Amino acid sequence: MSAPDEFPAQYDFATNEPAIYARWQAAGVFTANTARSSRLGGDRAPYVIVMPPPNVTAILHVGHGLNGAVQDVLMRWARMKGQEALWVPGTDHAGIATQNVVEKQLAAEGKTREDLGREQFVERTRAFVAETGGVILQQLKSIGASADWTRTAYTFSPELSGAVREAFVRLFEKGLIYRGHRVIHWCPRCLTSLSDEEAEPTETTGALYHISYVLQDDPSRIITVATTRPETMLGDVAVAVNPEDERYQDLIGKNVILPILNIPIPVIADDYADPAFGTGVVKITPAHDANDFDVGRRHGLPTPVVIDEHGNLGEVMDAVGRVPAHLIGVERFRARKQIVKLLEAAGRLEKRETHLHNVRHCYRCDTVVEPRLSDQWFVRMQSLATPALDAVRTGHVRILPERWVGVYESWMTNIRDWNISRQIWWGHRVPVWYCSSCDAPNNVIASRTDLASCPQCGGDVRQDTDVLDTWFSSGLWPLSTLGWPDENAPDLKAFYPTDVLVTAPEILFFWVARMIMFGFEFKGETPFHTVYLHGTARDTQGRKMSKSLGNGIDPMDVVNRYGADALRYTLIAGMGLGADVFLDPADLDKSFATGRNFATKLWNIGRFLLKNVGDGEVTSFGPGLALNRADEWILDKLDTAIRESDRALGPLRPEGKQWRNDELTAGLRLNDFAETARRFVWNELADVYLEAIKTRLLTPGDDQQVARSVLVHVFDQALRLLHPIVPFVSEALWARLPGHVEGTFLATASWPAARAEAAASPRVGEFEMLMEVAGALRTVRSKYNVPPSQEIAASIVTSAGNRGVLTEESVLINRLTKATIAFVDTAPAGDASNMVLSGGTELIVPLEGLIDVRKECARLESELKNLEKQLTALEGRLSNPGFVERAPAAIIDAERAKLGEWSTRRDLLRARFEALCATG
RNA sequence: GGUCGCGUAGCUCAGCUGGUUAGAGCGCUGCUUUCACACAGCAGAGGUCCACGGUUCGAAUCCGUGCGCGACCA
Repeated sequence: MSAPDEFPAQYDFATNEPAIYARWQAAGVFTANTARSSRLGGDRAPYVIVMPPPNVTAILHVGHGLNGAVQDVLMRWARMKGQEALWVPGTDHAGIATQNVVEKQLAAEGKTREDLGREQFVERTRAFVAETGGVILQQLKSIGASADWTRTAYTFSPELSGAVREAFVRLFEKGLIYRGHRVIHWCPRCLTSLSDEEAEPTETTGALYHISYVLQDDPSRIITVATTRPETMLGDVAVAVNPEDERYQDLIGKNVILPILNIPIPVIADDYADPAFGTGVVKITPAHDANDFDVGRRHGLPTPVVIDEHGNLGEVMDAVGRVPAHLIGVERFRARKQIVKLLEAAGRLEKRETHLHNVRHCYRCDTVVEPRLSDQWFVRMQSLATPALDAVRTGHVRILPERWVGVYESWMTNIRDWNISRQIWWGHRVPVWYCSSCDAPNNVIASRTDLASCPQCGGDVRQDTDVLDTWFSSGLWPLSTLGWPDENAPDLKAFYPTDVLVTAPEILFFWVARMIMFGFEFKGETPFHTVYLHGTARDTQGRKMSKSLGNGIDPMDVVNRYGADALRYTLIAGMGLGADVFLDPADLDKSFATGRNFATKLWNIGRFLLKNVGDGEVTSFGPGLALNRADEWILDKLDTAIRESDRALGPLRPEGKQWRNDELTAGLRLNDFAETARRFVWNELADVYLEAIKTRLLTPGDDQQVARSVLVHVFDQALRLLHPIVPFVSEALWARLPGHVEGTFLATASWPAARAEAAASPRVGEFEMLMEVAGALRTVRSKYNVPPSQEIAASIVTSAGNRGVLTEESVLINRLTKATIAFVDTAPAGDASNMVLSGGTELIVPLEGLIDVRKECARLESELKNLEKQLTALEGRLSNPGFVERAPAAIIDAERAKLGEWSTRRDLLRARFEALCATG
């Protein structure tokens, strides 16, 4: 017997979790071995997940916790399934985000990045990251993440930076990267361009200003133009109408007068103008609107720039005479007000109405983004998108939940070129050098190595000052973390392509789509066969948890209070495929009760069980044990739980390279898995089986040995099933199982297998019958408040077979219900509680003095009524010729069987009701 | 505006290819501090499956419309 302090009543997760984690690490349980991968001649199929790299300066929030928990469940499951499991962890240098953090620090010191200069600023950021970065990886360990930390990667490491250069140069050489003069999203605070995805639309109530323009030839003719950004009118070069629009046919080719500046601009015809929107006339500002830019280019219009990089008005480029002197240098939103005043004064502001529209904000600092004409690097997406789109359409990659497939397809088919240059300092610098001597286009050289002079003429070169979008490097993540571009890298050979990519739907385009595109472009193969998009953590009002709203939950708080297992179980069990998880940040006790209760319960089950099994030798489980009904029953339930778990988790990978249609949505139902495992260990193993075998466990003899053997076996299997969800407490208990071999881990134990499917032993059904009898007896006790100490005597009318079973199990029945049973041929008269069970078994409990006849009659009557209602419906169905002719035979048989069963029960109930309640 | 999703017990949600007396957790009610666990056990209450219409022998499940939410893309 274990000493009491070795098996405390309360599970001490606070000391257990870190200790267990340390043991796993010391044993190298999470370290993958290339030689064992079947792709390199080993005997294990690889199962690989690359972790979405959190920002290097990030600290763990629930979203990360959820993401990590999902991946860890899959990793641990695959590892136990005998796969060579590799979970690659790492962080992202997060260009704009990290630069902003350091800039804030500088601001606190009264400095700007310009004060330091580029080199020093980058150095300082590097030091900052080295010192404080990667905290989140440590936090992931405390939630149990079984990642291979020996392979921890970083997007800005020398190795991964090399991959970035290689990718850039290859795309450049193929002509897929080009320098473009375009209107892009510009953040006037970060002073950088942003991709379409980084400029996030936010619904905002603004104003729609209706401005009247007069015709140059005929001042009496007025047309109205609506805009939400009147300050951009200084850069207007035309107004456009739809060529089909009958209202304005006569104006096309004529000029209107641009108010304030009082210069003539042409009326042009372009499909872009939507006749149904507003007045059907749209102003064209090519330098400050992406659509207008396209219109301008189609019509050969100039592109005056009237807003500078800081968002202030000015005659920035090709705009001489376009900004009134008193507006030069004025900030854009103040300028907007002043322009509106000028319009009012000139009588040109027709009206102003409130308007709900989307305003794009910088995803890093939330400043309103300004569309701005500038030179940027772009990736031509069309040819990259084609194989990535096909891969999803043909089932080489599946996206779960399925509804995201459509979103993915529409994005990929309407894909626009990707602006990859950022005017910041923290990131991979664009590997392009400009030669001061060579002629264009030869003066632009992309290079894998730094250039000191021009390789063509030996002349002076200077490197492009832009850095690459962070997502360019993270798009290479599955490749670069495994050693690409070295095609002979063992990790690349052993582990690429990977298996599942687990992330949030928000970054489907930012990241997932680009990884798929790069996977095909650089390796000719998809980086993973499954994209699993999980939900978002929200508060009770449905708001996304975020730092800025202050409604987040710190997973470390949860770990400290209830343990990592409680956190994981709650998240996994509470999250349907792709569904959001709702938690109350103000009530952690309630939010995490599910997981906390479960972890405690599991511990207690283990404690009771192991204490009772004791230290003596346990007969090893196998054929030949003289199993009794309870044993057969729990083994049957175990098989069911294993099968259901396997079905919920699904196949590890497609059989070939493509998912079959019927497997396209199979598996990854982690909540179903959690529920199945919970039901088995709690409701079936603990509530029923343990209660049923307590006496056997305490009574020395052969049967005790059988019970111990089955119990240990079943609990061992249960711990294996549960391990992916609650790794710590399961590992702690597993180590205490009799016969545990020091140095072996549940984390690498084999996944349970159900016994071959066979006709269930009749003893399983017999056990269920006797549990039904016990349940009925308990119901009677509870209904009539029979004191726990008082024995009751019941009469039963039942088949000979059931009599035999109940006689054999009378000790168990008595232990569970404090009842003794007498068999009778017909129900005795007198005040009694009456129940009819499956198969027409009648249970009569005479309770002279205790039973309230009126109450019993009311109960019988309501049961009878309910049953009659069901029977009417059932009879209706069976007498419907349509049903009998067209429904499948199996369904009809089942309905007929039900009819027989229910009719018997109704007849018996009615008889009892009349005997007891008939008032004469 | 386009595309998509959601509306099932007081709350949060399962219910996959139509056939269940519609489920779980939390909460609630009663009994029990019985020697694993009160973060528990036993027994319960609680649902016109948003509304209307349709397909079908049969609909929470499929289709349409409406109402109410939400997401993504414009």
